[in-house]
Amino acid sequence: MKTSPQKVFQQYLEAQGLKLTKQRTSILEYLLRAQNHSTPERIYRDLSAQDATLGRATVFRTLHLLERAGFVGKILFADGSHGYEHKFARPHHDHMVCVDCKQVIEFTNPTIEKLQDQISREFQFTPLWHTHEIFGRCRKCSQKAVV
Amino acid sequence: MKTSPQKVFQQYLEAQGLKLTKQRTSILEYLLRAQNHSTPERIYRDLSAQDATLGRATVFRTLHLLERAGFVGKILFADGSHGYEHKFARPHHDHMVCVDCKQVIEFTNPTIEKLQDQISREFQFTPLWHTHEIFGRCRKCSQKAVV
DNA sequence: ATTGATATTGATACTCAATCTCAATATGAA
DNA sequence: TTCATATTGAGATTGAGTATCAATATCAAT
Repeated sequence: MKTSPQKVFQQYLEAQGLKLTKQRTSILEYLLRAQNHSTPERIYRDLSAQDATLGRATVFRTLHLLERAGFVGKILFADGSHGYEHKFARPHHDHMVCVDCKQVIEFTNPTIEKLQDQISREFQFTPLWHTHEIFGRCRKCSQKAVV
Repeated sequence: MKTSPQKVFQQYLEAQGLKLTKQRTSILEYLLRAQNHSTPERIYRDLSAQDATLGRATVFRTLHLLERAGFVGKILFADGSHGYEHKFARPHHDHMVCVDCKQVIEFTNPTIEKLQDQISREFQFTPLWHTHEIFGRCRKCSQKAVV
């Protein structure tokens, strides 16, 4: 039983009564092969270089669709803007973002996750998702920043 | 020795060679008395009702100034927009945001804070600030949401 | 109190991401 | 192949936030 992201996406669309289009596929595949975090504008620029008829609105619509479905997540940048990353076969993780070189380091901490659940329970709050980002300087930029 | 927020702000401005203006004062005081989290637009609307000459740009400029100075912090909302809260005489805290009623619940957890520092140290990352927000449904909205 | 260097302000124009509209098109079940 | 309808793209529009710059306010020095 082979469950590629494409397959999973297709099944999701079907279950929702939505249609699989080449635009949706191409945006999904862009995200799957992207190494760094992709902004909507960047995705639009890169993909419309291939297919000049691709519309900006479709990129935003598809990103929202993928986000609602839980297939992609947002990442915040230090300047307040944001990008997306796919979540196929990737365990949950949070981010450390370097304010100088913009590098994003991923981290996971099961204890923090547990504590979050515990806190939520205390408040009878039903957690749906969270963002946890530490902004600062990565090792290299910390060294450079010494005045 | 009395150190009101106003005094602290004044001293900060002086130290930076900046000037204390009535606009800056009035925006600071708005934030101090605000119960809920204030958006730039809301601040602008409310304050310009009093002083019709107040400019939108000044609100943004002052918020940035206050943020740089560490006197106010951002809070993210579930829709991606954000507001501000002052940090005078308030210990650090993080947020749980209800996606339905938009209520913001504050929480603090020293263990999480410690773990964050520990993780940063592991990566030789110098943390400057962080955002940690849990989105979900508050007690009341969880009950309502049962289908 | 007056002066004067300069930080600040507000009106306005502008930018740019994101959304809306809607006619044309693509999808997929029958 | 047909057809109901989900989707798309072009372009207009919105709206938050920024840049510009002449007019003004601040405050330290007189």
